[in-house]
Amino acid sequence: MDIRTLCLGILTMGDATGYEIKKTFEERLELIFHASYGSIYPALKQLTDEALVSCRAEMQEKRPDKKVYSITASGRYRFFDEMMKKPGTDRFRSEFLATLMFAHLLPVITVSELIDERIADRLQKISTLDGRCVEKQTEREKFLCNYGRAIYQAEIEYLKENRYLLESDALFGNRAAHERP
Amino acid sequence: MDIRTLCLGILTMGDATGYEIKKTFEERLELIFHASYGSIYPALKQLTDEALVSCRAEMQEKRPDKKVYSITASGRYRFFDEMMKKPGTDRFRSEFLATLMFAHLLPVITVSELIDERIADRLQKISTLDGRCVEKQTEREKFLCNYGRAIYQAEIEYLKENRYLLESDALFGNRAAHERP
DNA sequence: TGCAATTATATCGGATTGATATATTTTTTG
DNA sequence: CAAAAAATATATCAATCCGATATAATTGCA
Repeated sequence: MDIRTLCLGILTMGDATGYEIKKTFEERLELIFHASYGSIYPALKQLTDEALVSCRAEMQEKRPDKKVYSITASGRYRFFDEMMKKPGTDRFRSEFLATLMFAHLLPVITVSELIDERIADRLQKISTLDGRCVEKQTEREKFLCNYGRAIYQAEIEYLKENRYLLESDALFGNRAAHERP
Repeated sequence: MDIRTLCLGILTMGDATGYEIKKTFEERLELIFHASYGSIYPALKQLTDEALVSCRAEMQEKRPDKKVYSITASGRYRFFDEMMKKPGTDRFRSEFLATLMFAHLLPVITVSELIDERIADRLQKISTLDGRCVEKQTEREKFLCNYGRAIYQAEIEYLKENRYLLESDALFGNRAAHERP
């Protein structure tokens, strides 16, 4: 599944511009997929070439024209076919966890702050989700919202209970920073 | 943090070939970072050019030479500097969750099977982690191992308790598959 | 003996990111 | 009220990275 397919999916929910599709990725699909302009605009171009979406230029008085994309019938079939395929494995990359794997090379204060910030960030994310969860939504969106909360909550609890494992492993003081030649 | 940096990190744990670095990504860093040969070999070449790692060709009687990489002193300093930077945000992509977001377009049987397979997969992953957790390891590796188990467990529980939200939303029967022209 | 898996290096096309450029309008804030 | 900031909107580019593929010998096992 690539970004082209996800754009098709977003367009099954209604017509949208490239800009609006990006916002949907950020606001509603943040938990599951990321996409930048650099992939969305080329994706829409390709989809248009393949006639899986159509594009109408909406004149605006003062602003430049808006390009509004709609999914076509063949786009819907294509999307259905893609959805019926077995989904590929998750791709995950966490610089936070990667850093923790080398906690023994870092000053303990750095490791502690890192974990504190992570917990604060996850709490922040949960409260953002809380805000969105109450708004009128489909069952699917509620499912995803609560899924995010469950995972974030599990992470916070794990970090609180096990952070000592890393903190006792890290360098005391910040010797490492002073060992530089 | 890019793959070059992670390769440096892996080399702080001991000398290794490109092949062994790939194995480390798969076996020990699976939960936090993914890297393919297509990025590892070019990364090692670049690191060698920058003198952050050194490379010795180990002659082998019958096999082709093995290229064993070692981190250099300046490589260690560079790695430390990178670790002291604030880690970037997680990058996550789940085709599984993306598919669930369109559950209402899919036959209910497909959605149910998808969730069943996901649960089975997470259980499988937990049991793999269990095996590795007991082996002699650093505190950090135990931390990561148990982190993975905690998150996978939370996901399983959430799916079991909330799958009905999606299954009641999906198409009954598989009409959709027959609507094709 | 024969077949599959492992060890080992390497490259290529294509997908994707993050940054940047441009320009107008709306909202916030001092 | 004016200035600053954020939002609306499209688009491209270099750098990064993935997945597939090629090659080839060895080891394990059935």
